[in-house]
Amino acid sequence: MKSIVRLADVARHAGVSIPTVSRILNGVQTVAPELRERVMKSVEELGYQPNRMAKSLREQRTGILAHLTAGLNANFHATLARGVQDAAFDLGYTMILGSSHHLENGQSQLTYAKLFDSYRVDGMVVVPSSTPDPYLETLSSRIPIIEVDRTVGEYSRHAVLLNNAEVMGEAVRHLISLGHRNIALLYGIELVSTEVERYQGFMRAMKEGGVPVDPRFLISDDFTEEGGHRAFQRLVGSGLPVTAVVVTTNEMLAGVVGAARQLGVRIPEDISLIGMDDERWVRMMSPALTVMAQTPYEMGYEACRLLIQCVEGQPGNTPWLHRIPGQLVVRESTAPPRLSG
Amino acid sequence: MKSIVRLADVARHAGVSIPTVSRILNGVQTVAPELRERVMKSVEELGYQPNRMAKSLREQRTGILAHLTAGLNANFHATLARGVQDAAFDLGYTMILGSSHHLENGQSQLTYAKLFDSYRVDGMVVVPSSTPDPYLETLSSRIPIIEVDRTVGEYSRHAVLLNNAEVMGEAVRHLISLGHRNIALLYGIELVSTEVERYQGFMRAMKEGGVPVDPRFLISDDFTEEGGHRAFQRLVGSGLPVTAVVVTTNEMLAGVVGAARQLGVRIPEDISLIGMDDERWVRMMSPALTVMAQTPYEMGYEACRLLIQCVEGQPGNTPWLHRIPGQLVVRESTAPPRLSG
DNA sequence: CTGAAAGCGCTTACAG
DNA sequence: CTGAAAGCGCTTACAG
Repeated sequence: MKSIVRLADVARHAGVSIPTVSRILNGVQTVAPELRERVMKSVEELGYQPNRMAKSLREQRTGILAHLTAGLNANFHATLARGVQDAAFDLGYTMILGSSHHLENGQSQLTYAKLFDSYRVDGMVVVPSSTPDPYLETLSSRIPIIEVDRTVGEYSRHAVLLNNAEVMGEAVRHLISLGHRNIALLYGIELVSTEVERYQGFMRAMKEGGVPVDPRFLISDDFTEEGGHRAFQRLVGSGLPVTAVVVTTNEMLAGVVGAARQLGVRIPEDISLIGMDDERWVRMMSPALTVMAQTPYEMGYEACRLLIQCVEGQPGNTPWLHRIPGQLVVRESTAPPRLSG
Repeated sequence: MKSIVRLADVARHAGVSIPTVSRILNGVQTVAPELRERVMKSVEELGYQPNRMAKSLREQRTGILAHLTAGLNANFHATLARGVQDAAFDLGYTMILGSSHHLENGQSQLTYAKLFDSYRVDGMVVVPSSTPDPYLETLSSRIPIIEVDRTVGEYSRHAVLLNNAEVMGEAVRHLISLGHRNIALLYGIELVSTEVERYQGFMRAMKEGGVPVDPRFLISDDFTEEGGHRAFQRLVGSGLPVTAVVVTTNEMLAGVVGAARQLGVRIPEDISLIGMDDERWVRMMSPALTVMAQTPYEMGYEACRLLIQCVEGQPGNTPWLHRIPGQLVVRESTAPPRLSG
């Protein structure tokens, strides 16, 4: 393992002082052209690469941004992380990543937050776990933190969220326009903003559409594949004359599809189905599913871009909320209801 | 933004010297119990959190590991990254992530490698882009680098790879045992180890099974969805009496499925199909696909664990190769060939 | 325009 | 067992 080149080595090689090399490399102040040339040649020859740790320590900023996420298991979160990553890179930052082992493990999120804080990251974009984290609350008084995808509890910071109510409204209006009136909602029981807002969007759109909501058509369960499976089983088992169902998450959607197959419920002949997230499996299966499409890459990119704006700009204490639009993608899983008795 | 607590603050608060606090926190040397208690109380009260940047600079090791990957788009790579991440976390390291914008962008991989090197990461686990990178070559003389999933060109380092030839052999034997003899292979044209080894595994298994290979049944294209689509079109367009096809990558597999639908080729009635990677879409579509399953999480975890062993252990210059087994998962897309004329 | 000096927040020989 | 001093590799006032 050969030893690494330091600023001092370059200075000696070029026959100038250390600060001079530093100034040239950072483009600060004017420097005699002949010196600059000599130094640049030495840098090149020795293959000098500044030590960012030392630089960070001295400058009191690291150029590192942390991304805390619920987990890369879900395609949605992986894509969002890629957006964060690309924005960081494009704007000259480095991203450090922490994904909680278990999808909703608040404990490991806390551990990651502390760890990253000890590296003195310049800011964080976090997909909060489902329990509010007091440490992040404290941290946000020192560095900018942006929440993305969802918020939990009372949030007092900045957030980039899907326009949940709006897309949900599109979905409901689509079903109503097809003639459905017995529409069920399967949603996650967790108290996170995504679920709350999608639920509210559903209720509002039904009301605006003049379709009464039967509370027995509102079924909640874990927002996992198993949760979706159970919820759909309960719905069908209830014997209610439902003709369409909307599911709030992609995981639950997979469970619903599995349950429908198992129960012999045909889609869309027996029941129309609208899900969340435009993932490959949703397009590949038949019937291809109608879904509310999110743009996770853009959400991540935007969140990180705004974070950097906070990091580099003035403090700016007033919290803001940035909404990203979603879009209903109509495919084969939605059709007019059967004329049944 | 309130200012952060330093070691000096703790020392003053506890009425001891800075080195004493440092020693206590690092558990080095014996310290008078009463001092230790006083110091720990101050640490607690002030909420002290060591500055890892300063520590890193002094110790000449950062506790940061970098993961360079072709991109988080593919589920496979996202899951692998999660494995790397978890191993790093479990063993006391922090992971910094770099995913190239474009799946096969060697240029951005180089940029990331340099960036991470400037942070003086302790090691790297990299999924190499398809062009060999001389910088990584140089870097590996200074810090340990582990390649995972695939290697490119002459590799002289350590690698964790799927047992490609073995799983491919399983796939081929499965088809032969069903009675197939006209078996096609659709593979990626890129010169990466995965493609090369899967190709070789195919050839060997066919030979061992006593089934001659018609070179017209060997079709290569980009390892993307489009590439798979084209490859399958060409295969079917050729009019050859193929009864089964094996596809080396998940992306190409999606293209094959799309092309089959478009051409009205029924699976498995007309052609049996075996793909790669046990992803959700492969299970959700019908027929559910028979695939060679990899374990990306384990690959990532193992690669990172071995990396840390290198980082903490003696140099150990001899390159090694670690193989992870795959497994054929038989589902509905493979069946005996039709008795055709 | 250039260099000598101080300092970022730690750890680790070195004295005592 | 404890503290004063040096130093990790940089940058940035401060002199000249």
